[in-house]
Amino acid sequence: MELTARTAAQIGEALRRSRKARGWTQGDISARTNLRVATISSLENGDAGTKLATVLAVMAALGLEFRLTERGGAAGIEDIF
Amino acid sequence: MELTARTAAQIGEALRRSRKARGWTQGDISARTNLRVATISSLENGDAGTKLATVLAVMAALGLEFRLTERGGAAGIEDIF
DNA sequence: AACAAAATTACGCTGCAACGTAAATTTTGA
DNA sequence: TCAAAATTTACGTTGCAGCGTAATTTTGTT
Repeated sequence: MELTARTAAQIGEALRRSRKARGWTQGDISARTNLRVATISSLENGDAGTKLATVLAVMAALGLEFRLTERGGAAGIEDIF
Repeated sequence: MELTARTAAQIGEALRRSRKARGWTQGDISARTNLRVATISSLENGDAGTKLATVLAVMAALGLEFRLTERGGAAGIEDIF
């Protein structure tokens, strides 16, 4: 399970894995958050334009929370956005 | 230093503390991210409408990264959004 | 292969983030 | 105390997320 995330793509992937680990579909998340399935899809696919409220709602549905920590290694240029 | 964040307000507060711990102003973050000072202000004040890209850019500037973890205690109703 | 479930994409619409610029307000340090 | 610095707020503009709805494509089973 991927825990660390510096990019929207990594966050999306982590959310997708967490969802599947629970055996849920995007429709299940949609029902629990009142967000459209298309929105969940977009988020899981790493859209950095996603609103923070959307990310937090999905995380709440999955029973997850954020932890802000110091970066370990150096970030690649591709990790800035 | 607050590490755990379930809400935009908690994320904003964590970013503000991290910034001040480095002795930086919002203007410093602005210069490093090309985001407007007003945008940084809005984020630090807990605007859940902030885009994920904005949060990630500020976190990169501060040398921070996210970690997605299972929620520990029960969330208050006010923590859902 | 074939069918069903799930995920992605599309289109028009509404709302709002972030922009440039700048003013108002709050905080800070001499 | 009080000006400088920092933060917040304002206003018109632009771009796009997320909505409703629905079609299309992909994935998973038999």
